[in-house]
Amino acid sequence: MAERSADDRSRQIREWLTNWAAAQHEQDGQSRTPDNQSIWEYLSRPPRGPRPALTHNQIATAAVQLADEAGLDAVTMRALAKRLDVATMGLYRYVRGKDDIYALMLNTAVGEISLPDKHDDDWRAAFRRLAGEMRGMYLRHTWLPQLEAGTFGMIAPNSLAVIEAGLAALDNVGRDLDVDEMMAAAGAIAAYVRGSATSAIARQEAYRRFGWSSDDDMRAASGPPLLRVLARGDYPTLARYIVDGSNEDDDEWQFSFGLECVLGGVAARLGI
Amino acid sequence: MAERSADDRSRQIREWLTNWAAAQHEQDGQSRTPDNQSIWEYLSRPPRGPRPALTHNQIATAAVQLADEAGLDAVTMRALAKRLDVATMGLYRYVRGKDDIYALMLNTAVGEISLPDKHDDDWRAAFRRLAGEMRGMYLRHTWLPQLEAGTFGMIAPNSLAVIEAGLAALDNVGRDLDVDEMMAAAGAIAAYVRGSATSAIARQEAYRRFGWSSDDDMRAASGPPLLRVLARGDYPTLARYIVDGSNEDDDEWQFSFGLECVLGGVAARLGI
DNA sequence: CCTTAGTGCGTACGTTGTACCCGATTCTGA
DNA sequence: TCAGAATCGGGTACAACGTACGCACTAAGG
Repeated sequence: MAERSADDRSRQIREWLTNWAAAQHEQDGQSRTPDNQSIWEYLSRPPRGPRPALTHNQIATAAVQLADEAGLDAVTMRALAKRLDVATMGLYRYVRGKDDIYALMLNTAVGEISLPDKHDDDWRAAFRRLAGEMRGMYLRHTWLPQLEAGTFGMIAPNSLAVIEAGLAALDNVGRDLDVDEMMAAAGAIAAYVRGSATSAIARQEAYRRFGWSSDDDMRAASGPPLLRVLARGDYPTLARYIVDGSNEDDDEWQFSFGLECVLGGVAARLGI
Repeated sequence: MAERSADDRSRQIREWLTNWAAAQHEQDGQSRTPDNQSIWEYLSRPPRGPRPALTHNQIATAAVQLADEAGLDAVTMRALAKRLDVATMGLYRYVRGKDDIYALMLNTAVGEISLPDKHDDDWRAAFRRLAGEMRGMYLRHTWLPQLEAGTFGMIAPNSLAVIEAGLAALDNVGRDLDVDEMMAAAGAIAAYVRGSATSAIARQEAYRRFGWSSDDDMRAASGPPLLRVLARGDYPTLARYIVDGSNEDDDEWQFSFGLECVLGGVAARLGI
């Protein structure tokens, strides 16, 4: 893969930087290319024609509210337009399609993550706070995993600040770390948080869908079919957990347990 | 949450077991209730009327193939029926709706995970193998995260064997562990694997969508807009990674790095 | 034999995303 | 000041989706 040396890449990036600066200057006051790759280039428009009735922020907020209330499937162009009091097709003045709506929603959700102004003294404390913020975001917006998976992990502008916060926490440990190891470690923590939150959401949504309010309700409803399988004796350890487990419905405890495992493993691996 | 004692729960589970056994006996040869909760109760049918033209296995395999070739959105009832050479509505003789198709697909994918017959001597080796199998499943079927998120983590029968394999590996460490900690540890590892695989898929799909074949292509395409942000100096650590990083496109390395972190952290936390 | 549960198939409906056209509005260049 | 261009909000129309429903037929049980 990486056939070019780090020097080559560094040189090319400097080249891009100057190219970009030149392009930026030349594009000043000109019309934009009609086929921008992302919606973020559209956010500011030339002040020609009537004043737009909406802002992208209003659209994003309304879409997030819709999804929070009734799930991601409830976010249709028609429902969104109705909530914003515009015609359905009027939305297409602001976005090029539904994917742009998804992008706006993701950016808004990620933007809710509050990042500390200054670095923590302890990198673990920084990650605990960051992980808690991310987990809170997922639990507030249970449609997020579905959206991220459906859009194949698009990166919103606000995501950059979160990534930077993770890397910066690892950059603050006193000794110099390899950048690749830093990114891999931060990525591993993020992967755990996302996977764990997704599991918690899945359980929570399953409970809501079936009208269960506690773990015992779940057992009462899915018990017999599940036990039919367990009774065959093929899954002895799982059966023991279901019978003897006592923290099965404590998502918070499971999350913290796993997070401490990951943090401890990172510490040992990086020698920090 | 857990207001009932472990004894209460254990007693209730024994009660369910006997109830289920009684119900099973009585249901023998009778018609099933029309509103079964899951499709798995439908898999075997009474041999009345003409022989069905399809099996659930054929439906599941065809749906998986469709998704592998053209993405989850390509799995429509019409396309699936055409591939199976039946009328569109004919599928509804086998499933109650599209959710059942998704359930069959998930079960088929999870069924591809090969579990070792005997326990490994080293629990870490067992998890490495299991994690590799799961990762392979995700990379073969890049639509899986989308499906799991969309169905809010439904559990397929084949999933039970995978969960059991994880728990069994931790049950084989010589000393007796708390079942809750075992489940939390296995869940943390699984969460990491899923999150990591989802990230890898996202990157891979983004590359495919934009026609990039290497990391340098990505840089060339998204470089300028990205650098416009990085040039503002708000994300110094991220900028350093992009300039100096050399393992950015090595998903396999990142995955192994994170997995070893998690395994090491679990080992330290559980004292094994 | 007839009854009946199960079969494959086709039509039709409501909902979705969105392409396209319209007249009205407002800033800009002459 | 005043055309012209660019952009606005609104509405109609269409293809594709999931699926409710009804039809004629087949094969096993009494």
